Amino acid sequence: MVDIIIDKGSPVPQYFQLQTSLIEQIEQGVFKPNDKIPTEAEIQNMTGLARATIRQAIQNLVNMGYLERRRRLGTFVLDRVQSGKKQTIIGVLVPDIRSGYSPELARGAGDEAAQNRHSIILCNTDDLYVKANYHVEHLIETGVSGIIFVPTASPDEKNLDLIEKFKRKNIPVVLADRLIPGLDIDSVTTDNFDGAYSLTRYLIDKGHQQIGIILSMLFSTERERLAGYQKALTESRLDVDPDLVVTSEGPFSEKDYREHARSLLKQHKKMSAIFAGHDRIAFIIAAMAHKMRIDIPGEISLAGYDDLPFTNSHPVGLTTMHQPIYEIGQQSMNLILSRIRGKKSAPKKIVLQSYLVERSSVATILK
Amino acid sequence: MVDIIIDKGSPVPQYFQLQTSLIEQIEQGVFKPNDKIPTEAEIQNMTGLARATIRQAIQNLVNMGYLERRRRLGTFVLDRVQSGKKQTIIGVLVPDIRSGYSPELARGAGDEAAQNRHSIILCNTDDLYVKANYHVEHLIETGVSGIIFVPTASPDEKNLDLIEKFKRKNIPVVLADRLIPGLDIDSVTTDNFDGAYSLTRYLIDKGHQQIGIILSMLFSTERERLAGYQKALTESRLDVDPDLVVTSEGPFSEKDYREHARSLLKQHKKMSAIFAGHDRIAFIIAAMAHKMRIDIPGEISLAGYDDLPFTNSHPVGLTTMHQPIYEIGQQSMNLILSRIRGKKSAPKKIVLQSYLVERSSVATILK
DNA sequence: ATTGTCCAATTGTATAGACAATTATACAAA
DNA sequence: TTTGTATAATTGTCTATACAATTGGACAAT
Repeated sequence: MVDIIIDKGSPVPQYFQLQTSLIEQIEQGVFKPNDKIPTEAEIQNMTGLARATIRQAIQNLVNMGYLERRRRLGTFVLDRVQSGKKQTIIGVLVPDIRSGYSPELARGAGDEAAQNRHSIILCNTDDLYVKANYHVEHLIETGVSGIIFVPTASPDEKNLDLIEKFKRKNIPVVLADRLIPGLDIDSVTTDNFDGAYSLTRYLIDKGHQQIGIILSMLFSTERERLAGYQKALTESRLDVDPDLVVTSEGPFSEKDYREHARSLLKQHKKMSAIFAGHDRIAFIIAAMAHKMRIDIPGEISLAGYDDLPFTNSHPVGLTTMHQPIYEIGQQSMNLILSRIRGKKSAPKKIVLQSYLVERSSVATILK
Repeated sequence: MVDIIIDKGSPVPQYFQLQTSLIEQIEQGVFKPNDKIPTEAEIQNMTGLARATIRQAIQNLVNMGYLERRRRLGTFVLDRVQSGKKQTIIGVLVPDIRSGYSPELARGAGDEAAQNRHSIILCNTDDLYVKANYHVEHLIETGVSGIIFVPTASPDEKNLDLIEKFKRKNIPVVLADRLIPGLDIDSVTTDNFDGAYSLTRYLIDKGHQQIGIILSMLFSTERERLAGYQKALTESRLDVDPDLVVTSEGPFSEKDYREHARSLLKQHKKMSAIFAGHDRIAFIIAAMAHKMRIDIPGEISLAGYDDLPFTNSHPVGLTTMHQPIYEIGQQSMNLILSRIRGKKSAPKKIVLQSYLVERSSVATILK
C-alpha cells in the first residue's frame, strides 16, 4: 500500500524525504511503470505538507527521469529504460589501436563491457602526454564512469597528473599492463620479471651462454624484463656482457630499432641467442638478420616477448613469452566495473602469468 | 548593463521570460563565466516578481548547466564547456578490432573524431548479426549521434535490418569499406573492381598467363575483386580456368583457408601466379608454400590485397594493393559529422583509390 | 459521423511571507 | 599562530493561497 511518512523534526528537508520515499516505492515496485502516483492534493492530505513542497519533490523526480506529469491526468511512473540510470561508459586509453597489444587489450575490455551491457570509448594516446591529456579532458566532460589506462611513455609525474584529474572527479582508474612506480592503485599486469627470468632460463637450459638483449627502458614492463634477464644470468654464474645489452631511452621507432638490431647483430659471433624485448623488435631483428644473411636459428637463436596475435602466423616461428593481453583487458574491465558499483577496498593489484610458446627460432646447443 | 524586463501581460510564463532573458544575457556575454548574477532580492527589486518565481527560473538554469548557486555568495555563471551542449559520440561497428583492417579504420575514425572534439564508442561484431544487433540496441540507448558501420558477413537483409533501427531513431549511418547491394546510403569504400583489375593487369604485364585466385564471396569487396580479375583476364584474351578460382562461401577461418591454399598450391604447375583475395590469405598461402617447399617467387608468384600495417614488416615481401583504410575511417567520420551537423543532400558515395605496392613476391616471366 | 461546448480534475504559474542553513569574513580568545 | 565565535549575506526550505491552462470525456449541435 501507498505509505508516505514525513518526519517533520528531521534535519533532512521534507521535500527530500518525500522524494526519497517515492523513489524507494518506485524501485520496489509499489508504483510500477505507467502507474499513476497520488495527486498532489492526495499527497497533501496524506502528509500534511504544503503543495509547493510536494511539487518540489515531484519536480526533482521528473528531472531525474522517474516520473512524467500529464496535465489533468496526474503524474506517472516512467519505464525503467528511460528512468534514472544512464548507460555506463568506460574510457579506454591505449597507446595505439593499430599495433602491438592494444587491439587485443581493447578487445578483451570491450567484450567484457558488452557482457555487462556497457560500452567503451576508445582513445589512442600514441604514448604522448598531450594526446592523452586531450582525451582525459574530453572523457571527463563526456561523463565516463571509469577509466582503463595504459600509462604513456611520458615521465611518471605526467601520468600521475592525468590520473589525478580523474580522481578529482571521483572517476575510478585501473592501470593496465604498465605500472607507475610508487603509485598505489588498482592495476592488472603480467609478471614481466618472472616471465623474462623464465625465458632466459629456458635459453640457458638450451645451452646458450652468451645472450644478447635489446629493449626500451621507457616502460616498467621492459625494465622488469631486463631485471629478470639479469637475475637468470647471474644465478647461472654467467656474466652480463654490457656490449650485449642494447637499451633505448626513446620511444619505439622502426628506424632506431633497425639500427640497434644491426649493431647487435654485427656482434653475432659473440653470442648464440638474442632476447628481444618484445615481438616487434624480434621481427625487426629477424628481418635484419635475413638481410645480413645470418640464419635463425642456425647461426643465432631469437626469442621474443608478447606473442602478439600475428606472431603465430609469422613465418619466423618465433619462440616467445605469451602474454595474456586479452585477459588483462577483461580483468581490467571487471575491476573497474566493481569499483563503479561502489566496491570499497584497498587497491587490487592483479598479476597474470605468462607462459612460453616454443616455436622454431631457438636452437639447442650441444656442449 | 543588466536589464531584465518582464511583460506581465504576456501569455509566456514570467519565470520563463526571466529564464530566457538570463540565458540571452549569458550567451551574449553580459554575464561572463564566473560572474555573479544579481541576487534573488535584487532581481525581485528589478522585476517586481515574487522570489519563488525568480527561484524557479534560476533553478531551471542550474539544471540546464548555465548557473551554479553558492550559499551565502550568490549565483554564478558556469563555463561554456560545462553548460548546455553535451558531447557527441559516434558508434563504430567493426568486425574485429584485433585483426585485419579494423584497427586502422578505427584509428582513422578516432583521430578524426578527436580533432573535432568527439569520441568513438567501439564495438566488435565478429561479423555476426546477433552481436551487431546487441550493440545496435545498446548504442541507441546510449544516445549516439551517428554510426560508422562495416556490414557484417550476414545476409543483406540482416544488415538492412540493423540500419533500419538507426534510421527509425534518426541516427545517421555511414557504411565503411563494404556496401550492401541496392542500398542508397552514405558510404566510403575503395574501388575494389578497379584495384583487382589493375593488379591482375600488372601480373599479366609481368608475363603471367595462368593466374589462380582465392577469395571469399561473402563481401561486396571480394566479389568486386573477382570481377576485376575476370575482366583483366578476358580483356587480355586469357581463359579464366575454373580450377584456379577457389572461392569460399563461409567466413574467414584459418583452417579452411589453409585447406584452400593447399589444394590450390597442389596445382602450382598449372599456374605462375596466385592472386590472394586479401593479405591474410596471402600469408597463409605463403606459409603453406613454404611447408610444401614451393619457392616464392621462384616457382610461383604471389600477390595480395589490402597492404595491412604488418604486411610491410613481413619477410615475404608481399606485393599487394594498398588500401587507404585509415582514410576510409577519416572520411567516414567526416561524412557522419556533416550529417550530424544537419547536412541534407543525396547520399554521398565516396570511393577512394588503391595503389600497387611492389615488393618481392612477384617475379617477371621472360617469354 | 463530425464538430462544438462545457465540465471537472489536475497540473502550471504566481504571490507573500517566514524561518533555517551555510559560510566568508572579521574579530576575540587561547 | 591557531582556534573559537559572532555576524551578516545569501541561498535553502516551507506554508498558505489563488487563479490559469490543459485536456479527457460527456453531451449537444450540426
